Amino acid sequence: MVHYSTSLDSSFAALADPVRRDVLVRLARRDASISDLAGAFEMTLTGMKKHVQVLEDAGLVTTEKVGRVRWCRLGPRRLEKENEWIAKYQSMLEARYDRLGEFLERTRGEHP
Amino acid sequence: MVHYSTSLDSSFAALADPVRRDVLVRLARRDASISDLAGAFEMTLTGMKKHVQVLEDAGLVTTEKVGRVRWCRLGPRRLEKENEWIAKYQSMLEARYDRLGEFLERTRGEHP
DNA sequence: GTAATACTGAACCACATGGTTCACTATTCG
DNA sequence: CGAATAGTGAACCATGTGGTTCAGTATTAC
Repeated sequence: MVHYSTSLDSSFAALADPVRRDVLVRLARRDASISDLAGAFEMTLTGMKKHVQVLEDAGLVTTEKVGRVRWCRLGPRRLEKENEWIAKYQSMLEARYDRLGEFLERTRGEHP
Repeated sequence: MVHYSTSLDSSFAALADPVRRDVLVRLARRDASISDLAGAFEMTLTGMKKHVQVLEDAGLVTTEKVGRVRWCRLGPRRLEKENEWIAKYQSMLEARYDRLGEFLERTRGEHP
């Protein structure tokens, strides 16, 4: 697959999993260790580590190992780009409807 | 994998591919056939059909076969739910920062 | 020092994804 | 009618995903 873009790909992919969305919400409340998260989602440490890795690769989470514990907190990316993409898309939709409305306005009564 | 949610999973997954995001943008301008899209992205009909199928399953596109041509147009889902999820998440982040600021405010000068 | 804890990495599994080709059907054009 | 066009479905392929287990290492607690 040709990769035209980088960031939106990985962040939208990260958001496509319910576990990862919930991990984000949980981390928005408070930082957590891999064990904390694995326990909360009844998953193995290894399994949760992979999810955290995906989130980290997308810039949504950062981690830091302190002693034997890896602490996870929210990363630098706060979904601004994703928000922008969706907003731009929705404004394109509106623009299209506006043009349609304008067209209907212009042609009103032309074909009685 | 346990499926807690349905719609956000499929729509975010649909958005995770640059070809599909561009297909949405293109369809926002004008409706198109599978051939149109396949040509625009230099891809086989079969390949593009699969992308369109993913978008259709996510409710982002609808298609209708007219004669031998399958027309694709934007579907009923306009990313409102996805927008809402991101907005909610971002407001949680703000709330957390507010609590942090409040805490700093409250404890100002307590430990000189 | 021994034991428990926290994580890590490799290996494995079933299934999904993003593509392709090829053979086929249905529709339209001349 | 015959040829070109538009799409479809199955099969295939390499790679990714969402998990697991198991065997480690490093850290901390007793």
